[in-house]
Amino acid sequence: MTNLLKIKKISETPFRKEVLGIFSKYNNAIPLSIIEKELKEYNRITLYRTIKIFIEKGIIHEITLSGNQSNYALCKEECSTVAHHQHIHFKCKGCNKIFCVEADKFPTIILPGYKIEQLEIQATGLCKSCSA
Amino acid sequence: MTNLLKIKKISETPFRKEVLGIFSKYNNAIPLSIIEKELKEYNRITLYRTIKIFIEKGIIHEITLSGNQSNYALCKEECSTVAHHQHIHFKCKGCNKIFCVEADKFPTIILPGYKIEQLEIQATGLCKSCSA
DNA sequence: CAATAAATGCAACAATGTTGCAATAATATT
DNA sequence: AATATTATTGCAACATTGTTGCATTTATTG
Repeated sequence: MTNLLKIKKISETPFRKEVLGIFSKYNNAIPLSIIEKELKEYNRITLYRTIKIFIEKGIIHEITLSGNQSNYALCKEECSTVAHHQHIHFKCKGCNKIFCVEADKFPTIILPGYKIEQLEIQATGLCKSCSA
Repeated sequence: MTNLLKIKKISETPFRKEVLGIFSKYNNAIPLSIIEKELKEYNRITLYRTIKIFIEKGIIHEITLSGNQSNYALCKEECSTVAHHQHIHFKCKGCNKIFCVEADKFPTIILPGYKIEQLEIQATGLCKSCSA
């Protein structure tokens, strides 16, 4: 976390550090609107560009669920190297938060005739806190 | 198909019939831009409202994949009744089309602590024509 | 600490989506 | 079949979201 920017070889600016700090404060994926609320003052354009470069560098990933604005979450280390996003995007109907959850066994799907290279699974239901 | 609008209890207007005709012409999901190209002349606002009501009535469903504009596809009959979208959204890297594909066995996923109510699976790879 | 390279912020614009309201068209009623 | 009722359409105007060029400022390199 500390030197993620350095590791990814992009300049360490105060703004980027602040945005990164917001991401690491949450354990769920967050939309732009939350980042904007957390930032005391900010420039819209710089934020767009920051999000864009974070995605390009594999620092965060975008999660788009039907009917929701895009959400963003920090990538796990494996993200950049091997299989990207071998986790499930879970949207809780209780708290409306979106989580990245590791599945003990990620399913394999066979579609006759189709050659599947990558799977992305999105689930809705109740998260740990909300189902307790 | 013929009287889908009547079945769903919304007015049968020429515009809606035309849009519905476009959907049934394609066997893959299509974005707004394609619908716009197919319509000789149209009103932007009416199109938005048409898409909206089609979704509400379960005539079409929206497919949002990361990095893509929204795509829309006709719902199967089961859609409106039992489980919604028990199929896979497949994006072909060859032709860039998005297909709704029925899987012979739809996977079950278990996330300890989480209560999963619905699954949405998105795959990327090569479709039948492009892998042949 | 200077030279270089990159990021920021402004202005201006482009694309996308929404709302109220009057005109028009579709459906229901007699 | 003609009218009453209800729903849809299209316009104007606006709101939101995202993009680009360019000068200024800031971070990194040596």
